[in-house]
Amino acid sequence: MATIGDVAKAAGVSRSTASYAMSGKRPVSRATRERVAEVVSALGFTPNAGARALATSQTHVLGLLVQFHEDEFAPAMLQYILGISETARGLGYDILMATEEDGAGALRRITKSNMVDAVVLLDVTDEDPRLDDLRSAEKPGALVGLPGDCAGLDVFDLDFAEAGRALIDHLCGLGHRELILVSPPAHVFERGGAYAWRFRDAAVERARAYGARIHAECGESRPPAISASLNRVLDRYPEATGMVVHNDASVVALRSVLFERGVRVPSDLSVVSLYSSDFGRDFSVPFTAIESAPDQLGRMAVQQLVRRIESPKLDEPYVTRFISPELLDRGSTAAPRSAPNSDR
Amino acid sequence: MATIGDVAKAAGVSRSTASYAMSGKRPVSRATRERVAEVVSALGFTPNAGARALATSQTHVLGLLVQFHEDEFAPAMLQYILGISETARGLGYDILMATEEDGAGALRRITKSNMVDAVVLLDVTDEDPRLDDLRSAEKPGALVGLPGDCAGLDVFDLDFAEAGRALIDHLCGLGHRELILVSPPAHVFERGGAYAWRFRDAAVERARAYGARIHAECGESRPPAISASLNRVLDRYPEATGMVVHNDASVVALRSVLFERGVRVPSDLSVVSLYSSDFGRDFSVPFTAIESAPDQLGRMAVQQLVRRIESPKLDEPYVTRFISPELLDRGSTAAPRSAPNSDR
DNA sequence: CTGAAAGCGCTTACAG
DNA sequence: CTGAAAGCGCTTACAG
Repeated sequence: MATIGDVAKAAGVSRSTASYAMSGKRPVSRATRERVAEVVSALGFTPNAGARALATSQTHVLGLLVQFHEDEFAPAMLQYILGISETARGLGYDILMATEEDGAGALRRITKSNMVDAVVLLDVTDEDPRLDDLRSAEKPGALVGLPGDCAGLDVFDLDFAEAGRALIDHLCGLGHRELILVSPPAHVFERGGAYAWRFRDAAVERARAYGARIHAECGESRPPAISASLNRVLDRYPEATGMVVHNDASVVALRSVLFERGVRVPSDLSVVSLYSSDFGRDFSVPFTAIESAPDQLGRMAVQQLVRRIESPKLDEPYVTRFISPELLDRGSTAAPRSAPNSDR
Repeated sequence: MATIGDVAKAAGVSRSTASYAMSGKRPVSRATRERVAEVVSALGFTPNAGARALATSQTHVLGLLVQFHEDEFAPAMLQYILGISETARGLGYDILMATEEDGAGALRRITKSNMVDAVVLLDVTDEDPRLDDLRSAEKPGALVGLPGDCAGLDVFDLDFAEAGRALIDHLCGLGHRELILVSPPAHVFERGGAYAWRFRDAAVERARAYGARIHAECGESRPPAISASLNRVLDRYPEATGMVVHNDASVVALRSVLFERGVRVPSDLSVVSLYSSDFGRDFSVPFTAIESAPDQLGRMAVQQLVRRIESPKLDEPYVTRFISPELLDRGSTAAPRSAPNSDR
């Protein structure tokens, strides 16, 4: 591989001039600038990343910490990863992705060795064990997902509480008063997946405000338990006219469950959910739903990180930003057949 | 951040001794070794990756080139990515992941700047434009997917031809003689997705050897075209008793299509496919299928790469390795109701 | 068993 | 407008 020394020699200038000609950080005469450029492309020169990082303390790499919890629905994760990767590249950054179990260890490794300039954490939980390490790392960090304590970090998430309310508003606005809510699996609550209870608690409260009954249950993450749990809850509350599904695995399985039961949507049952439209497209999930906007969240996180990296030490305050939920009507809801409360 | 100079000073030794004490590449007295170790953990010393890479020409990072073709079914890709990432970590390597459109450009960038020690390419096509750059990069490269020309590269793929034959054997062995084959979408063939025709051609040939009729069609990648195309082919060949689906998007959509048509599996129709068991689990796809083994392919690619990186210049010949297809019987096939050929 | 020193390939004050 | 030189933080022959 050609080094900057080779470039300098071939162009008949010093290494510093070669460097400045390429970076533009110092005026260089047009003639030498062009000569250097020619030599660079003739030699196919590309600066050595390690050497540059050593000299500048900047790697132009972002760390991406992905965590695959047991029993989690992995496919939806890809949307976040892609959004982050593409945004990063657009801003001149590469992505170092760590998927290992020990997220805190991975964080320390890539951060302390200076492999990355900053790091984004996916799938953050309420008391995420990675956050202490993130705070003591002297690299900016952004989270996708809301932890219990946001101090010292930039946090981005969907407004799940508002999402829950919006879906209840939608169903109750149509006249539904007997609802089923399928939440994420119990282990998501257990490990502190705050989005699960933020959504549920807000939905339940809002439903009560309408005087509606809402039956909240946890979904499952693996077949055949997924379908079994959906069948169970449908058996238990036959009078329900509306269903809110806050769980990817369940929403994918729901269609066949409803087919098998002969339940028509929306005439027999109105269904609403929360997922990304890419996800809905890939799996032909046809329900009216809040857009979970994974690409947008990833983009915001990366943009904030890059600003922190590149802005010269301005102590911008840390932000916690919630995306407002947007409802995409796919026609899976209608007014209930019978008047509310009529068969109680 | 502490440097090795800090460690050396605190331990009262030279920097070289500190280095050797940590690497073990030279005998160091027990006493100083322990003192260094203490200081290291007290200071939380981690070597600077850029400096180390500069000194050793090794980054302990593997490049991962992911490509998301338009209209491709992205979720299945995650399995490959995870297999690769986890295997790499187990061997002491991190993953630099590039997802941009211009795969050849990404390859050049990470390779020429020495950001990675080697690179694995996913979703390789017959005349993959990245391969020229890979060959002229002085880094080892491994492919997942079979290109037209494997020279100078290590290649890993499922034996799709054998997979096609195995599925035909399975159906024809049960007595089916009227078959439908749903291949990947036409644009996969167009851009040189060799797995598509390797599978199809072998399946068609094998079916003919049984004297069976096989109707090969391309699937679609987006709703509602996916379901529409499945319905179309089922309409066109009502006498078919067996179906081979070689397309993730179609296989996910197939269940509801069959439900809606009132077609029972396997009593009305035997269905076989090809996908990973993780995929089948996540999307409750219940068909007898060849395991596509993404994790295994990723693992093989990484292992080979690491051997090439770490083996001192032994000119091991390049390999092209095919995984033998394994059929997982999920009970979605049975003998056809009517004797073969009876209604022709 | 240990140290002083060179070198990896850049960038960037310092000088002119 | 340009060059010579120091320095980033490691590793590893070279010497002892």
